[in-house]
Amino acid sequence: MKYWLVKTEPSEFSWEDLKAAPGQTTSWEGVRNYQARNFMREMQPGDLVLFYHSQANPLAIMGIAKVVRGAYPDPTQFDPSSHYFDPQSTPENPRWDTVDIQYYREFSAPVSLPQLKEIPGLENMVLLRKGSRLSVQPVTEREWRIVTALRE
DNA sequence: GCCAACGTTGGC
DNA sequence: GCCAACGTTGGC
Repeated sequence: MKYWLVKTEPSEFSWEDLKAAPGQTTSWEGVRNYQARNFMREMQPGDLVLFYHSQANPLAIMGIAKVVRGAYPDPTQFDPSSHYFDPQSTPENPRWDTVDIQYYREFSAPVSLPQLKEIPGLENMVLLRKGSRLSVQPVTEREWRIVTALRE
């Protein structure tokens, strides 16, 4: 069992959208970065995921989601009408994967980026590293405990 | 809107 | 295989 963090712009897909989705579950489509894809390939059902809003107010971890289906080919890569279409990808040799995540737990309040920066023990969190843009990233067990202890 | 950091592309 | 140019991300 591993821990992760995913970023999303709430104007694209928000924490509220996840809660309102059928089965409170969504396919995490549209990841087009190899490092992020490789992390998704490591995800297993049951893994837990911090859900972070970027380009937002507040910039914050909104709650916890759970992986309910491990990596499988992202269908949007084959769809010419999709923003995420990749002409170099074929069903025989897909480049991009997605996973399904489900709403798991609400925080009593979002944990904001400025707060996170002040918490001892999170200095090395991928999210907080200068220039870090990775949209799917691992969270250590220690980091997980520190973050969730703030709100549960 | 700005811009630093990062990732990708493509000419050589 | 290098690296300049370009595109994207994301905090501020």
